[in-house]
This record gives sequence, structure tokens and C-alpha cells, in this order.
Amino acid sequence: MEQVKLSQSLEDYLEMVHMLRLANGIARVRDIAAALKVKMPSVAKAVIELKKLGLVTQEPYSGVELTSEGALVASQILNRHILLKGFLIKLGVSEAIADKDACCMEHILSAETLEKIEEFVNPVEVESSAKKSKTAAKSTKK
Amino acid sequence: MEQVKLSQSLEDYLEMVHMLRLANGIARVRDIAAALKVKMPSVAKAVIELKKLGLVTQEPYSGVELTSEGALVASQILNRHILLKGFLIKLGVSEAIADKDACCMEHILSAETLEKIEEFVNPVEVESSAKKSKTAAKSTKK
DNA sequence: TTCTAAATTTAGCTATGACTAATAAACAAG
DNA sequence: CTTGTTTATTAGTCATAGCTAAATTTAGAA
Repeated sequence: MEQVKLSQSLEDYLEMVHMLRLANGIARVRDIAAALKVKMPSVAKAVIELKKLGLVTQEPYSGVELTSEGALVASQILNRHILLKGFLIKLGVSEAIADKDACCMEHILSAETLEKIEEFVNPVEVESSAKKSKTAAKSTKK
Repeated sequence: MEQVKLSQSLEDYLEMVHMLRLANGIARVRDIAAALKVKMPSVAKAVIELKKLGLVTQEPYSGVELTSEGALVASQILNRHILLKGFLIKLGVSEAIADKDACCMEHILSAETLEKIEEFVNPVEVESSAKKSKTAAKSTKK
């Protein structure tokens, strides 16, 4: 468990591979480029880096796959994204802007801040009056 | 009002010039470097860029001064920093981490998100029952 | 006043991450 | 099966932003 430290840019590429695979079953260079609004050669270079780090695999001229470690890291990033987007929406930010800003924030916030945001979005149920517990089930993890 | 678009890095340098001038009356290259944890040549280069943009002035081998536009931009950045730090502290984040994370967030968040955070930190008083208005005075601006 | 130490600047190197242009492979159609 | 389009890669450029090493200037101490 050596915990690779990715640049913001590489985190974005890895996350997008994950999202496209969830959405389409395959992550093509062309689609990654379109989604991130960069050109294909930028994607190709990023994929080379992610391969060096052991996070993705790719046979030449075909889609990008995640290694098991890559899938783990990618889903951590995606979870942060989802958490932050929901948080911003809860503050009243519009969905499009929430998505965009979550995308920036997901790479930079410290664990402590993420934890506090998690607590804000999913408040722990107070034991004294735990009646209408709609979201209480998932807060028993940590 | 051409609204210069600064990189995150240049925003950090400009903000630090402002903070050091507030704290010490003078912003020396040495102190900017120490505060931002970079080396002095990095500061020298940034100052050259900020001079090109008309945000700072500096006579050779002495402290960095802000132009009036530089002072304006710097205080906008500093205000965002203060807002975000207060926001994170309100969420329960420790001061040191709040300061660090505010420093990243201040460069990337959209106007809309900053607005909603502002509303969260400084809620508008509801007219119907405006009794104990501790923070109501300052919310009449917008 | 002269000399030394600290501060600043310059020169030049490196890494990251974008781009364009050109090349190569895959695939679909005729 | 060959040809043309789409997709991917490679090669090479540029900008940003950091660094070290070396030169320069300022300023304080002997």
C-alpha cells in the first residue's frame, strides 16, 4: 500500500476513465479528450504516465482499462466528487456549477476537511430521538 | 476594467505581498519566499510577471509595492481567503487546516459558489422575526 | 573606509501539461 | 481487397513554475 500521489491532472484523467467505463463500458481516448476538453495527444501522454504508475492498462490503439489499484484510486476520487457536488448543491449552488467546482475541489482538500463536509452532508443521528432515520443506515461505517 | 486573469500561483504571490505589507509594512523577496515555501528566484520571476501585468512595482533590490489595481485584486483574493477559512472553521475544521485548504480553494471556486458560501456564513435575517440580530448589520450590502 | 555577509537578480536546467502537425493502425464500405 | 475515414500515437513546440549556481548590489561591521 504505497499510496501513489497523483497530480491533479492525472487524477482527472483517471477519474474520467472510470466514469466513461461506468457509462459506456469502455474508455476511449477520443471520449476522454472530449469530456475533459483537451486534445487526444494530451490524453495519450497522460495514459502513458498512468500506465507507468500501474493504474491503467491499454493494448495499443484500443480502450483504456483500470488495474485493480487504479479502480480503487479512481473510485476514491469519484466518491470525493460525489460528496462535494452534493455538498455544494445543499448550499444552493446550481448543479452545473456544483459539478464544475466539485471537480476542482476534489483534488485539493485535506482529509480533515472532507471528513467535516461528510459530517455536514450526512449528519450523525442523535441517539436520543432517532425516529425518522432516512439516511442513518449508511453512517454506521466510520 | 479589463479584469486580469491570474494563475493560481501569481494569485498566491500577489496575496502574500499584500499580507506581508499589512503585517510588516514591507514585502521583501526573502519573506515572500519563506512564507510561500519557495526559493527566492521563484519569487523574483513571479514579481517580474506581476510587474508586467501592472499589479506591483519594485525598485531594484528593494521591497515589492502594490499598484492601486494590484491592491484591489489582492484584497479580493484575501477576502475570499478569509471567507473560506471562516466557512471551514464553521464546519468544524481546525484552524491550521482551514487556512491551508482556504488557500487552495480561494483560486478555483466560481462566483456562484462563493456567493452561496457567503450566504451560509452570513445568513440573511428573516424579516418576520428579526429579534436577536448579531450579524444582520453587514448583510444589507447585497 | 573597506570588507564581508545578506539580499536580490540573472542564467540556465527540469518537470508538467497543454498544443499542432504528421504518422500509423483499425475499421467500414464499396 | 483496397480505399477512405476515424482513432490513436509520435514527434516536437510552448508556457508555467519550480529549482541550483553564480553574479550583483546593498548595507552593516571592523
